[in-house]
Amino acid sequence: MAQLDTKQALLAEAEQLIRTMGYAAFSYADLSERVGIRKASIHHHFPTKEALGTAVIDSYLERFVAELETLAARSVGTKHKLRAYGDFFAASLQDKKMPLCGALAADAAYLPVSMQQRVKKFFELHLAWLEEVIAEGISSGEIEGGRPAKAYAMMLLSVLQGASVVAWALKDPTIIKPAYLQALAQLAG
Amino acid sequence: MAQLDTKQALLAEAEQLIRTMGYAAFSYADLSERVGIRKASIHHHFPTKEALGTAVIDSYLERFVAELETLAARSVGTKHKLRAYGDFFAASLQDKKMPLCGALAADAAYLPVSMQQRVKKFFELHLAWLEEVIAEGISSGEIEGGRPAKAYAMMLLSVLQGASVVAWALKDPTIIKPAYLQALAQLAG
DNA sequence: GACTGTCTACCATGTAGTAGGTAGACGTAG
DNA sequence: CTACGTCTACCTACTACATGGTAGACAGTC
Repeated sequence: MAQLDTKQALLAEAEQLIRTMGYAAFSYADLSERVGIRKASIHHHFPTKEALGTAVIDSYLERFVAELETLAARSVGTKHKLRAYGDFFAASLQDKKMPLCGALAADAAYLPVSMQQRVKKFFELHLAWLEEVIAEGISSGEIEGGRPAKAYAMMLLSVLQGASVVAWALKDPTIIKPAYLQALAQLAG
Repeated sequence: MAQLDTKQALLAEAEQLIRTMGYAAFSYADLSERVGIRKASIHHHFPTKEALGTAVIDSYLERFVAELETLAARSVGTKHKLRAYGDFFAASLQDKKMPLCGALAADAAYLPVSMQQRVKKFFELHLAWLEEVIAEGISSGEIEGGRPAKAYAMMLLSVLQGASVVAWALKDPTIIKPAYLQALAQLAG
């Protein structure tokens, strides 16, 4: 039990640190202080910083995959799904954080390859999900399909990521949702 | 002459490094290697990393301000201005970089306040410019004004920033322009 | 002769990571 | 029931190296 708790705590705190300071800037010392175990003990759970980093992304990715599946299954209607997607994303940034993969992308050239690949996978996954949902909406006639679903997907993902960046810099998380809804309005056929 | 050249070289290389690895990850050692002077000599031009950091933002900001002014003056028509804005922005990311302030925003909690303020200023400046141009287009009837200019401005800035992040992670800079044009299509009254 | 730009040589601190040990939990064999 | 070996989670104490930054010398230029 202790093991699982500590490991989860390490993952959670590391994610928090990465999403506010970036991967390069956070250190085992920071982490040790917050979790309340010694620096060396962290190595027992995650032998290297890279291992910790990939584990953080994996857990984040897992959470998103689960949510995307639930969302696709539960919600009815393309517009409703897309709105719920935005809500979920925005909720994950509530308390003044960056989206994990946005934060990581900035340090990309410094990241170990294993982490770069996961970040890439994260975005590909989101684009694929959005594209599918939108394509569904187009073929069902619920939304207007003047352009390929891919184009809309890319726009929506970009607006969410970008709004997070701007919101974080301006210290005003309330601007994210309206920006997304504005972009979404384009699909209201 | 030597001084100016070296100083400019330092600024340029530092910008490049920040835009690929982030502020926290780049070091005086990296910089010294690229510019070809010793680490200690960098301190002659920029006494601290913070001073270098703020100088990099200032020079970046200056360039953008100049371009925004030219753009506002030279181009005719709101749509043309907005398209030119996107072109300029996209051009600055051509060779696989992040936009400077996007890269910096990710490390925000780690940055000295002086840098945070400048990043904030950068985004405010862009939002103000976009808002003004759009408002102009609305009042002249060139574009549709169903929503306040502010909302469109935020969407356009977000989409550019976000597309840069995604492009950088996917290592495909060609996706930026279409994403922006897609968002822009909403203003085509 | 002062100033500028660079150098070598250094420093204190922080970094990820290692070595080796300890205290307790757990199962198993006598 | 107890004694033994093993495993887990953590510790203290350390290493090697990178970090931003400093001191002071030296050559060239105005």
